[in-house]
Amino acid sequence: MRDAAHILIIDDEPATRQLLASYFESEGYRVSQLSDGDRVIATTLSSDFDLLLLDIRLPHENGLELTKELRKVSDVGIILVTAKSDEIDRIVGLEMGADDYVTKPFNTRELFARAKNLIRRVRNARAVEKLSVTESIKFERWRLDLLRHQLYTPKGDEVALTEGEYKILSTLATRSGRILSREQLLDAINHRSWDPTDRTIDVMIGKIRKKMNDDPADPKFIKTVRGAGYMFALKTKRLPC
Amino acid sequence: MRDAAHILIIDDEPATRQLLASYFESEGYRVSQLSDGDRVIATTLSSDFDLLLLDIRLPHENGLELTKELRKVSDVGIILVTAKSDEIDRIVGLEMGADDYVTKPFNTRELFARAKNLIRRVRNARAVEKLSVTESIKFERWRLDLLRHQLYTPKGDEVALTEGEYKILSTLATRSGRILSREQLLDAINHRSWDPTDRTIDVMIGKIRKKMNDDPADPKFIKTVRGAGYMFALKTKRLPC
DNA sequence: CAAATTGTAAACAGGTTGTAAACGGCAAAC
DNA sequence: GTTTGCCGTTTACAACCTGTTTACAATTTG
Repeated sequence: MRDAAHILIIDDEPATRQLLASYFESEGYRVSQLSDGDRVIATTLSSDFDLLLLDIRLPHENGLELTKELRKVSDVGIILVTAKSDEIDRIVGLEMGADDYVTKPFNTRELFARAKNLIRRVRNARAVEKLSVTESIKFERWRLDLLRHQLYTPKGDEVALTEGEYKILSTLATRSGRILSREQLLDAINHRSWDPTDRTIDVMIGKIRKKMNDDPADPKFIKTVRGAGYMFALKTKRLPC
Repeated sequence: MRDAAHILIIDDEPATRQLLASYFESEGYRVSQLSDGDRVIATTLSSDFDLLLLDIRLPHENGLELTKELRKVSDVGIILVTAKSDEIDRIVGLEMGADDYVTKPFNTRELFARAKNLIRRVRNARAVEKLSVTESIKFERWRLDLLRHQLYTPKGDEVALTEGEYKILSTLATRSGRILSREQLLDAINHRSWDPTDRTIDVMIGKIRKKMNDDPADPKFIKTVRGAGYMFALKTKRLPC
């Protein structure tokens, strides 16, 4: 592994936390700790953690809720730390998007093996994602500001996009000329899995087109590729920071 | 993407195999089965499975060895199917690169949740990988853009292909010089099984030829191999990104 | 020549997309 | 605590497209 993987442990019991931390530190991982869920999302986003070990029972916050929120904004690996008795919660946790769980007492060999595999998948996914440090993207005379999450018309007027609309547009525009499936788009913005009845992406594409005055029957910006997905059709120019 | 995730179940007990298969089929997954490990690696590499459910105890082969070998050559998701008593093997399995294990009897909700999360990660990783291999294929002065799913004439004009036509053409062109049966072509584009009365492929080949101005009596591009299938006849050149 | 295979026009049916409207969870405002 | 507004999601349906089937002519094989 290039540099050591970075793990965040969230648990209110100092004993458990310390135990986990020393396990992983002795294996050469970088470990950070938090005692409750308040700042988890902010912390996760600001540093690049590979893996979260999250106690399902936190004093103030609910570990399950936290999992759901995290999965919306991050592809970090999530392993829930649970008691033997929490079976239902464990399953709900998986359904919320956690990748795995461990029950106390830990079998360290198993925990390491699971952590290692998960970190491999997370890192692999990120290696590709992390290609560009771009400030904004221009196409024709439009500009999409990636820092402000803001779209400007050729005249310079702001176009009010919701966060979801922005994410779809930026995902498409940064990969212009490539077809992205509904599944990829949903995963890119939401880290949610897709099933064939899910029309969310179609509806949101429609809203973006309307805001950009793009004719769905002959779109300039976002082309529909029947049976495959959507594609940003214009040439784009990246303006680096 | 568009189509259901594809799962391969490897287990020597028909009962277990069938049980798992019917679980996943009822959730809308595509399921294939193998009764022992002999051809697992070849099968995995030839079709694009998202997930393997692999019995750790196979008659001839060893599930753990298989896991190790598979992980060397494929990023497919691997879930081991184990007995309650196999604790050591389970852990070794994880260390060999399996992503997870389930013990009989299965908790179906948990199994589905785990499978779904794992499939999401596998598919996402692949979607990006796939795009970075080849950008387009050239033959004579024609060009088939694999990112845009778009064919260009020697003059540079776009040829409007439907998604199905594109898939047939790209399948043939990426395997130029090889005969592909109607069955293979149908499976490649549609994941549908073929019976001898099915004329879909013939009709679509006809449409492609017409769009490319290829004379069916003496085709330059797609040759008919009577009694066998079709073959892309020209030399192709792959252009990487 | 008979039987099997392929080419293809035309009709068909089911799938895919666009979109308005209703819904529901969540957070800010009151 | 309740209300309000926002926004992503689901639902429903119309319009459209495309893969599939059908039918028959042309061609090849034995």
